[in-house]
Amino acid sequence: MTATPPPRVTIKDVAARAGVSKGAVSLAFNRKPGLSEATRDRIFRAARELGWAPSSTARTLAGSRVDVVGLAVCRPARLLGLEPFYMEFISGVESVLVERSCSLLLRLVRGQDEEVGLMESWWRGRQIGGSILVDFRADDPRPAVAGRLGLPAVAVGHPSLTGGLTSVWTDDATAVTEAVRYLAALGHRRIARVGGAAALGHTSIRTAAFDEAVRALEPAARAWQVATDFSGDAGARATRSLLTAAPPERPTAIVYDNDIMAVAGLSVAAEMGLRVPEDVSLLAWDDSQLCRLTHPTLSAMSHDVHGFGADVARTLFGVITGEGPGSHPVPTPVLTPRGSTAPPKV
Amino acid sequence: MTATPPPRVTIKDVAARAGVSKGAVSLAFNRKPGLSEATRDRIFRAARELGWAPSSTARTLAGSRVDVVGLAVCRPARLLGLEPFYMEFISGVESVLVERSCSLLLRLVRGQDEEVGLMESWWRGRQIGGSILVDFRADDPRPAVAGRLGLPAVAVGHPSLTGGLTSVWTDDATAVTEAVRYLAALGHRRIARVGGAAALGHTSIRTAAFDEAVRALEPAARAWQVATDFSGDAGARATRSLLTAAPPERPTAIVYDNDIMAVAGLSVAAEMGLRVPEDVSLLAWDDSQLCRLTHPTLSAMSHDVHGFGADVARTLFGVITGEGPGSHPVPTPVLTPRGSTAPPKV
DNA sequence: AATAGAGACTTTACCGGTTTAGCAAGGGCT
DNA sequence: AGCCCTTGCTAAACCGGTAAAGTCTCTATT
Repeated sequence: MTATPPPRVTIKDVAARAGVSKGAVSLAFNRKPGLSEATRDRIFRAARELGWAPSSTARTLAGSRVDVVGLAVCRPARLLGLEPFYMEFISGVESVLVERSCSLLLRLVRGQDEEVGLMESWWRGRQIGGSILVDFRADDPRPAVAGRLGLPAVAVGHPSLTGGLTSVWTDDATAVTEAVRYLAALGHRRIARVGGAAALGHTSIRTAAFDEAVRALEPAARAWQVATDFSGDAGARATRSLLTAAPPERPTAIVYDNDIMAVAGLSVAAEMGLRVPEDVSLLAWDDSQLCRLTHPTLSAMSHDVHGFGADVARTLFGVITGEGPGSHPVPTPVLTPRGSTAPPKV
Repeated sequence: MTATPPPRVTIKDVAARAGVSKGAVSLAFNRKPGLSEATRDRIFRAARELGWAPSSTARTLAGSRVDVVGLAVCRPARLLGLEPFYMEFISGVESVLVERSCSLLLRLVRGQDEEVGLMESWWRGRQIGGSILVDFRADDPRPAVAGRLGLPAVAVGHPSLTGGLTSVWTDDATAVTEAVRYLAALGHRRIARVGGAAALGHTSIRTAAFDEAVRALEPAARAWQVATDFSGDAGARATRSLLTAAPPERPTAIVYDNDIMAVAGLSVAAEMGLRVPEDVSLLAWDDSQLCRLTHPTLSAMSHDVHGFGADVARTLFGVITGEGPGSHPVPTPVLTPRGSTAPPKV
């Protein structure tokens, strides 16, 4: 991969122009002591005049900071494109990286092995200074790998899943419980949940919490749960199979693990001639803009995904600068009622 | 940004283990002539045993290739998250980068000035070996900047917009024309288009093509066009204003510039008590999975966004390796009829 | 037999920074 | 006056590679 070399101005040019040595320029730009005010000023002026900024490549090689953070996402491209979650999350991460003039190295991987290998080579090759780890599973290998390598990482997921890594997480259990209670308060007693990928840790957490929350209702209450792959198609299939039963055997409310599946569910209900929310209530999760674009609008468990990403990035900087492991909960999603939920009419 | 240093194995270790000099290892790993088969093998074996791979940072500094390509995207986070287009595009780009063990440096910027500055600093700092430029506007400054810097770049957009840069583009004009002809063939004579951001070059192209296509129909045909910001909200507003008029003054078909706005349009129609497709036909653009999740399903101008991204990446590699400027059209979107289009009943 | 040339490596000089050791000048203290 | 600290800065080594020039050994040529 070669190309026209860019016109280069290096630290040497700056040093020459300021009449000092390379070392002095380096000291100035790293705000280290040992330079007089006057010299420092002269150096900065020279740099400004030459339009120079230290090369992050050279800096990295010389063994100081690495101003790139890594993120590997492991979901099929087709789903990713559709999931409003990730782009918003990434944009949140970016928003704080930019402040620190850091960049995000993004890679879509096909499996955890690939991700682990990538982390290792990124870290050993000093390509990244730290990493964001998402989509935790039970017995996830990544905390061990990060530990072994000494790779600064923050895990996006409940502490019970992230094996001692610093974690940033939403309280899914509480959120699920709130969702169930809300539907119960509306009068629903037959509640279903169309969950995400079963292998994912947060899915298990939600599944357990959902079970428990429904069980805590009166004995007559009934629960269904289906696992999917987060795709709209899967959401549609799950909804179809839940709604085919005759009324007493049919849920009157369905909670979805993301927005896409809820949208799909809405369309399945229409296709089956069921009215939303009269015949069946639907509750989405994440609350992207999509929820306000359907008819009826979708009630949803709503959270600030952008802010979530920003928190994750800030936490990562903490880890990189040596903070010990910690657990950082972000605000629990809150219920945002819209047009797709109502008391059951059946 | 400091942290526990990774346990490092360098080219020197590999050289020692293989009993050769650093130079030999470098020759082997760059597939350059001057080594015997036997030595080459010994070197690779040693590297494998030590788990070594050349540090891309050091390589970059030493003045050879830079194995990172840059992409700056300039749209508000809120929209980006929702646009299935970008993530799918990125995943297509990635798919090609991975083969060449290249990485993608992604940055969300707020304006073109910021983007231009970013490109300049990325390139001068040798952070990237080339760049993908998207969202061209009329009189876009980026071709000039890329030219001045000698930055290898590929422009995603019609050659008329990309000022001599190598471009990869979809033939929007033909696609729009096909969309209009299809609707006309169904019997529509009052056709509207809810377009994207007016400042964007491809929006202008579609707008002009739409006008012309409708004018080419019989004189009685009528056209409406509205510009938006690509958001679902804007799409909903535009649709609402188009559909409030009484039948003779109301379009019987609406073409949207992306999927999100079409989904929003669908819900507006429902909210206004209009049936789709009986009272109004809706045609989406891009054809993400979303189009199959609504009820009725959305007819759409469909293209392979993932493949598009892959083409762009491949083209960029061409530019980086010195290919002269060129124009690379990708397949024109094709009409995929579904449930949201039909002959007008009014 | 002398010479040239090719093949297989090694040496060495960078790339653009950081960092440590060292040094000269000035000030305070005894 | 002599000694020890600071302060402010420079010189040189180093990070992990690449690339050009140099060395050595063989074989082919004249």
